[in-house]
Amino acid sequence: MATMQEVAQRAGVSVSTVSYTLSGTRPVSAATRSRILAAMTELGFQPNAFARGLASRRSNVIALIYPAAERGLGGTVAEFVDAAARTARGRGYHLVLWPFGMDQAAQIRDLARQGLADGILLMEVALDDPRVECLQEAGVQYTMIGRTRRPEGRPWVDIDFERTTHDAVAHLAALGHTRIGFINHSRASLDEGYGPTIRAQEGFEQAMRARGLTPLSRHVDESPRAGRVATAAMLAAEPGLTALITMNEMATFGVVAELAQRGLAVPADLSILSIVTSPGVGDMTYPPLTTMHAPGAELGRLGVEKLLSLLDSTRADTSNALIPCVLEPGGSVAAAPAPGARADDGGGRPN
Amino acid sequence: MATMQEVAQRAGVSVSTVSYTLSGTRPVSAATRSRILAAMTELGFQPNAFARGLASRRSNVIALIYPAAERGLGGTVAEFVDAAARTARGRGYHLVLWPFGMDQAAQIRDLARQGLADGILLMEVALDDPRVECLQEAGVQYTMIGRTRRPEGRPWVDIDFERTTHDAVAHLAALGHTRIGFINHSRASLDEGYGPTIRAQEGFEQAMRARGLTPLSRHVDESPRAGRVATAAMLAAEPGLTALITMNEMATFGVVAELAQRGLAVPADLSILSIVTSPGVGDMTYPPLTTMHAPGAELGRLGVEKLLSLLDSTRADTSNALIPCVLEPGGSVAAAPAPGARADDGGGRPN
DNA sequence: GCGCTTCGACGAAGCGCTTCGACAAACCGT
DNA sequence: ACGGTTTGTCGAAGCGCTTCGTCGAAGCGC
Repeated sequence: MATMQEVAQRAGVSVSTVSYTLSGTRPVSAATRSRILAAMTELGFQPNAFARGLASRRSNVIALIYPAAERGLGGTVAEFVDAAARTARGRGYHLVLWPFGMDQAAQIRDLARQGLADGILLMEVALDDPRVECLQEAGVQYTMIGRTRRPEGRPWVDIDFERTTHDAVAHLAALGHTRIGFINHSRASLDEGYGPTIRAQEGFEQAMRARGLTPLSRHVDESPRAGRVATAAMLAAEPGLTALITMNEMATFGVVAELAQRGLAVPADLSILSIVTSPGVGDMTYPPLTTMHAPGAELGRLGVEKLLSLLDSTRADTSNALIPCVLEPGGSVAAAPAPGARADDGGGRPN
Repeated sequence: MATMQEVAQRAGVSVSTVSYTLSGTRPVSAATRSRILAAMTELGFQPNAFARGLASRRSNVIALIYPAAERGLGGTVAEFVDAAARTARGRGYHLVLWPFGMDQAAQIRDLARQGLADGILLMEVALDDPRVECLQEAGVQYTMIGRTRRPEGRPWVDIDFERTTHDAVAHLAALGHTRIGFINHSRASLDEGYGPTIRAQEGFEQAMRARGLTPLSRHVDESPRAGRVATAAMLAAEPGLTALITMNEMATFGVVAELAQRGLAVPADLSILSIVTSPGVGDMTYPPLTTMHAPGAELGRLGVEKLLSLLDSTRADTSNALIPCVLEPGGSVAAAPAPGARADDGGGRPN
C-alpha cells in the first residue's frame, strides 16, 4: 500500500499539500492538484484509515448496532440498513453493522469508546434498554431507532405505531367494518418490553374504543402455524368478525391459509390489513395483501441524518421523527359484507 | 477518554509498561500490573483503536460483506453472523458487517485497502463474482462463503449442496418414494448464477438419475403464493407424486397450504422434505416439517477460523470445508403410500 | 515602484499507541 | 565473591496522516 509520503514524492510536493488536495481544506492550484491525483492513481493510493483517524480524531464511520442473532434480519431491517448505508455514504460516512446481542451492553460500551465509530445507531430499542444507558454514560453520540419508555431528551426516530393502528382502524371502519380483530406479535415480545408490540396494542385498543367498538386481539407467535390457530380461535370467539389487522408477517400467511381452508373469501367475507409490513410481503399471497408498509427506508435515512446532525454541531438538530406506515392498496380489504351474507357463517370447515 | 499516558502517570510507570501489561508481550511484575490495572479502572481507560491500529498495523477486526439490501437477512444468515461474531470474539477479533451490494466491488476494494479490517469474509459468492477479483487484486486476505465457478486456489467454505440433495433423495427413496419433485429457488436466482440454486439442481437430478428415477423440478419464486401455484402445477404434471423436496422456505409455506386445501394429508399422502432450511422454520407448520437444517453456525465458525488461519501464518491452513445439511426429523416425511391408496388421487379440490 | 494583501505550498508538531534496544537489579552456579 | 543470565522497566523511534504557523511569490492600488 502506497503512503501519502510516496505520493508526495512522486508528485514533487509536500505531504501536507497532498493532504489538502484530498480534504479540500485549503486551496491547491489546479496544476498541482492534477499532478497529485495522477500520482495517486499510478500508485493506487488509498489513505490509511488509522493514521487518518488518529490525526483527525474522526473515523467517518457510523455503527449500526443490531441484534442479528435474536431478531433475524427481515425485509424491513434490510431496507433500513440499505437506506442508512446510502445516506451515510452520501455524506461521506461508512455504515457498518455491529452484531451485538441485547445483553452485551458492556461490550458495546467498550467498543464504542475505542473510537472506531463517530456515532452509533441503536436498533430494536426496548422500553427499558440497558444499552442506552451504557452509550449515554460512555459519552458516545447515538440515536435510537425506536424509543425507550421515557425517551425525552434523547435522540430517536421511530415508527408511529399509534397513528398506524389508528389509521388502520379508521380505514376499515370507513368501509363499514365494526368487528375488527388484531393479530399482534407474540406474548414473549410483549413480556420483554418490545415497544412495537406494546404501542401498537395500545393504539389499536384506543382507536377501537374511540369508535365505540370492542377491541379483539391476540398475541401470536411468529409462524404460519400460530396464525392459523389464532384465526380459528378468533372466529370461534367472534363469529361476526369481518376484518383482521395483522402485525405479524409469518402469522399472516397462516391467517390467509386458514381462511382459504374454511372457504372464507378474502376480501369478500373477511378483510385482511397487514400493518408494519416488509416490502414484497403483500405480493406473497393471493389475493395480494393490502398492507401498511413499514417505513424502513425512511427510518434509515432519518436516523442517519439525525445522528450526523448531532456529530456536526453546526447543523440544526432536527426534532425527533415519528413516521407512520403508509397504506399500500392490495386486494385483501373491501367493504364489510352485509350481516349474514357470508358463505360460511359460523366458521365450520367446508368439507 | 483517558489515554495510556495518563494511566502510566497515575500508576507511576512508563507508557511502554502499560502497553506490555495490556498485550502481555513482555513480562510485567504482579505488583506493577495490579497498580496499572487499578489506574485503568479508575480512569475508565479504553485504548484508542486508531493509535493501536496505526502502530501495530493490525485492527483486530474482520469484516463480513453481505448484501443486506438484495438478500434480506434470513434466519440462516443470522445464525451465520452470530456464530462468526462469537468465534471472532473468542479469538480477540471483532466482527463487523459491511452492507455492500453485489455491484459495489470497487467500493469494497477501496474500503478494504484502507486497512480497517485485517481480513474479509465474503458472503453470497456468485459463480462469477467480480468482488472476488477485486479483493484478490487489492491484496487483502479474504475467505469466500460459497464458491465461484472455479474456486481452486482460493479459500472458501460452503454448504455441500450436492451431498445434501443426494442425502435428501436417498432418505426419501429409502422410504419407498420414486416420484419425487424438487422445488428450487427462483429462475431469477438461476439466471444470475446463484451457486446454491445451480448446485442443488444438479445434485438433485444426478441423485435421481443414479437411481433410475425421473427428476421433476421447478424453479419457484420466493413466496407462499408461488409455492401454491407450483404445487398445483406439479401435481397436474405428475399425479403420482408422493414426495417433494423444497429448497425455498417461503414457497414451502405455500406448498403446505395448497396440499391442505386439496385435502392431501402430509405425510400420509405426500411427504415434504425441506432442505437448506433456516432454524425454526420446521415448527412453523403443522405437521412440523422434516428439514435438513442449513449449517449456518458451522459455516460461520469455520469461515472465521479459515480466515484467521490465513492471517496468522503460523497456523496451518485447514483445507476448504464443504458442509452438508443435517436431517432434523419432523412430521412431514413418511413411507410412500401404496399406489392408489391416496384419498384424493388426481388432485381435484375436495369441496 | 512601494507596501499591502492574497494565494499556494512547505515543514513540523503531534494524534496515542506498539515495539525495539538498552539497562539496572536480582538471581544463578561455582 | 564473580561473571553470566534472567527479569522487569524505561526511553525513544516511529506508524501515516492532519493541521497549524509560516513564508516566498504573485497581484493589487496609488
